[in-house]
Amino acid sequence: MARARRTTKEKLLDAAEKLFARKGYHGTSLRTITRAAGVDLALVNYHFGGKQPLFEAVLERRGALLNEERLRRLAAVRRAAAPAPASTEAVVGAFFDPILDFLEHADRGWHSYFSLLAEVNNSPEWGKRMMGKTFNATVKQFIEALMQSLPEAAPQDVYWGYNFLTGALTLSLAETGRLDVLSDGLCRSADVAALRARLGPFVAAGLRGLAGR
Amino acid sequence: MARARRTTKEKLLDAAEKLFARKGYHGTSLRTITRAAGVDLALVNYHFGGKQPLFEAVLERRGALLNEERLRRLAAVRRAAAPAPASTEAVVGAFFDPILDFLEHADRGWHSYFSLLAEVNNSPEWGKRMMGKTFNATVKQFIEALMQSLPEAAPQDVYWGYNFLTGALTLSLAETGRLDVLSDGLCRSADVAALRARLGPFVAAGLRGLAGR
DNA sequence: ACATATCTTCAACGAACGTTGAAAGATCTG
DNA sequence: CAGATCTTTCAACGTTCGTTGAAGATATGT
Repeated sequence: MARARRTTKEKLLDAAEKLFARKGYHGTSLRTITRAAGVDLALVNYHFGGKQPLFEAVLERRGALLNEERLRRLAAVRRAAAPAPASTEAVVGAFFDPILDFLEHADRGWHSYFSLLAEVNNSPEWGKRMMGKTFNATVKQFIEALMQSLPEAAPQDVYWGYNFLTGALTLSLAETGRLDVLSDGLCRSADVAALRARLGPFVAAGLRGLAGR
Repeated sequence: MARARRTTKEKLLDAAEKLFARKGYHGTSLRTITRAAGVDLALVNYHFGGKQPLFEAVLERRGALLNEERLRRLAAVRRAAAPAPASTEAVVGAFFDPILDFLEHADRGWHSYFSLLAEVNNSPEWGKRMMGKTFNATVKQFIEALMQSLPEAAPQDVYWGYNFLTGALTLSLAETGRLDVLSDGLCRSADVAALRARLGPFVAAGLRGLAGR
């Protein structure tokens, strides 16, 4: 309870985030959201102007924080390696670590947010427009850093590599519980430490394999 | 026009497949589907018993074909390598190639199907139950083959590796068009040959990197 | 050709949807 | 404290939703 009291806007964003993550945009009604938030139905339209603007506000809220943190870390690893380009491992670390840190140390809302992001990223309806609006500028800088770290790789290989990288990431964030079932409980989707130990090595090795293909 | 005439069931499955892929389960109404299929609204309940059974039938139809083809190829690469275990590259090839071949040589319906699969796989609502029902038995055989191809890897590494692998695959199948935007048209999401040339090397290298971590 | 089973049409049901406007309340400003 | 502005409540709007049952058409088997 750090904050004095949540505003109506925040209550709506929190409830919407959780429910959109669970059932998607069309599977969640404004009445379900406002009931969970404990506010009146009409307040969605007053504060956000409609259902879709609320959805976009949910994506934008933590997206901005994530972009900030990612760029901060990218600058740090570049500074540490200068004048040489940052290594592939360091760049993918700067891309993944903010997410993993938020999941491990910050409020539960990030879990819902990333789960929602996973679904949005894989959806033809939202994937291009919504992900692009929030993340393209940042992502392009990471792709550029990846190219510099892999000078022998063709640009197409890096673009495709980024596609694989973000696919591997988002499925891991989706919290489908599938991994738990497949491994008969040996692995747990929610085990952030286990994910952290493996995602970076997998992706870095994959990118190098692609570059030296 | 190979078939004499599509039955009502097939018309419904085809239309539902395309529309579910575009807007998801909740974003698609039965009226939209039946209008696209050119059949009466009530026929969904007559032939399938409701909206959800129709959705499951869509996933099941091509899923069964995909499982068959995957297992056929897995058996082939195992036979070719016997008595040694099949290589990691050969196993991931047996997993990916049926999809890539269907996309390149078979009817357009596979595009919609895989796009839908990408969304389902990343959704908390469907990811565990629906994917598991159709694919778990087959997937477990591939994971076992991967373990045999990487005897130095811990089982947890292979489970997580499979998770990354299928994440990279499904995002590539989602047809969000995001890759096209990010690369300013240099790469095209729909370019199956470009995907085929890169997905296998990326994933095999990633798995090896994970095993030797 | 007739009886039977299968398939299709049509009209309608109650429920839930996103959105709206007017009135009531709360908070801020001078 | 009074007036203006921001916020919340309430009731209702027109639409669309999934599902249903009875009637009609078509196909099947003898």
